Amino acid sequence: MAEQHRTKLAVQSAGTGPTCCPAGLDQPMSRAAATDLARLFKAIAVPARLQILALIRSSDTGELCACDFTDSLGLSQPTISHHLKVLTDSGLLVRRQHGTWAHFSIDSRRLAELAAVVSPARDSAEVLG
Amino acid sequence: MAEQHRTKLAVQSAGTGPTCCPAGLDQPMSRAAATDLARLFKAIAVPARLQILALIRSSDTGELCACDFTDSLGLSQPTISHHLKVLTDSGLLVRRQHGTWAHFSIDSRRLAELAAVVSPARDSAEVLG
DNA sequence: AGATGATATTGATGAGTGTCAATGAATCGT
DNA sequence: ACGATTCATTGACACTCATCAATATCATCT
Repeated sequence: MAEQHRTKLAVQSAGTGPTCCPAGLDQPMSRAAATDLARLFKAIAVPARLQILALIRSSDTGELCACDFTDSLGLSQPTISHHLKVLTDSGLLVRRQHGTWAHFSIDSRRLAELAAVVSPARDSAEVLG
Repeated sequence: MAEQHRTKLAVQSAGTGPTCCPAGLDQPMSRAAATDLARLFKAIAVPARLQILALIRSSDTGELCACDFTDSLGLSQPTISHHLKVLTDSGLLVRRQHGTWAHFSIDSRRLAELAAVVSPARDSAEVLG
């Protein structure tokens, strides 16, 4: 009769808290925590935004003016402005106003949160292919 | 006349190759490379899919049956099937057929590729806030 | 062969969003 | 004060996609 194995799973017991410090993939994840994390991943899951991060990080000072992206990425100024706002709102970019110019740098801590989530298992048995 | 600073930027000189092994954020990124990377990030930038990964990784054997997710995540069977397909197509999940059942496990190498991209700068000067 | 159960596919729908043109708001230099 | 420049906002449009109901496919058991 088809065995019905059903591995024990507990999603609700996952940290349903206000999603401080994403818990990583090593334990079940509540829908709320997953939604917050997904929002952060969505922020970088866009070609233009990945290019923005790469440009900032590969720059000398780790900080770039908004006008730089408009020229480099071949996108309109409003579009760049939109992407910078999304990245800033998500906490991945830090905005520094200097007169008319706006300079953006990466918040490495926030980026490290993402890295921690997708990094290899911390203590469990290795599940390498 | 408004200074025209324009930091030197070279997007086209970025590895425009077939995107083997994402290069990380430490160098400018071509649109093609960014598109491929974004596709991979999009695969995990969905709450249900993050929950799927977390459930697999937190399981004993590192492998779960498709039926397990249907119950745990409160989503319809076709929806789960769809998410599993997306994750498998992206290379993040490995599918093992066993009779009628399909078991899914995580390809840690593929996941590590993502971690490498968002991990802290490897050699450049620290840009911590 | 027929019934049952697991998974995949199809079609439809609604929400979200990347992009641009046009416009507005704020700042700087003369 | 005026013009020029930088950046943000608005409105519109096309496209993607998460989700479900219905259906199909495939394997297993009697």
